[in-house]
Amino acid sequence: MVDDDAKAGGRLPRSGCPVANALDTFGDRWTLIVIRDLVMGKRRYGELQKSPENIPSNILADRLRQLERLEVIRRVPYQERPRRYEYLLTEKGADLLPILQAVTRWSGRHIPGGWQVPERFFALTPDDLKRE
Amino acid sequence: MVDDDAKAGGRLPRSGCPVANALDTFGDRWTLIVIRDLVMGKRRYGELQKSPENIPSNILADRLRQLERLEVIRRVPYQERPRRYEYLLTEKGADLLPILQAVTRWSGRHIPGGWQVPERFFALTPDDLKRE
DNA sequence: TGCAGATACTTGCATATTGCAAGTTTCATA
DNA sequence: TATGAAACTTGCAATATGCAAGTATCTGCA
Repeated sequence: MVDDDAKAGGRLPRSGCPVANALDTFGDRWTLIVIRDLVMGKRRYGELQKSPENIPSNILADRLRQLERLEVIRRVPYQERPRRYEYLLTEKGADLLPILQAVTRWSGRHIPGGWQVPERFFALTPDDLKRE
Repeated sequence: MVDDDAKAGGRLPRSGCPVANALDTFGDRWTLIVIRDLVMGKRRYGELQKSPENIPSNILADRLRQLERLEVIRRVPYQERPRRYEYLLTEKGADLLPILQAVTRWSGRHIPGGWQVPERFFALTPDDLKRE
């Protein structure tokens, strides 16, 4: 099993450095991929699982747990019988948008062969994600 | 031994997504810590090892290798007899600054207890790091 | 009644990565 | 010849990742 108290959170802070603290939240191979998908409007487990990167199911479940614990996302029911949940960004989560934008810009400039990202992505603000 | 072709690079791209591509470069617990220190002016192995986060020596060596391979840093000799090297950011590396700034801002806003970062850090530009 | 299909996860296990502590190499200097 | 500095390397235990398959809870339809 993936340790409940692991990688993307949970460890005692390594230092007071803001960069180090942030890495304890999303410093791994998958967390920002999940955030990216939530930013792009996905909400359900099944949708998140369908990314082109093919995140393993157990890792996805683990990361959603961490992110909920760290209050980056909220897990809210969208139906009863059977009870099912969807995942929404909190304000803390929506505020990760500028990081995704900076990462995307860097990648666009320095890593060839990446997808072309529409200019309106860079025009988005965290507030745009906080509706509903 | 830490696999030469691992985590911070080397894997076949998971997708064409710029975010995913970037994570294949620095999506782990340590790489951005090393970049942070280089941005802050450190250059030598010994200096990089002295961070408050206490990066394990083998991980540091591995990350420096990856970053050099990915052309984020350059390894240049600073003395002969015995030959010793220091590490400098390339343009690709210096351009990571906006990401560090965004990360630092997010952390400052959402993770309590982090160090106070001087305002002039946010005023830095990649060009400031490209001297020499 | 009962069986297929959705959806959201969980489990087991092999492989890969991390982290710790100690060791190696190459000189310079005393 | 001995000590020290700097930059790594090595061995190995502890963790995390990735894959494939399994479970749980219903709905809808025969």
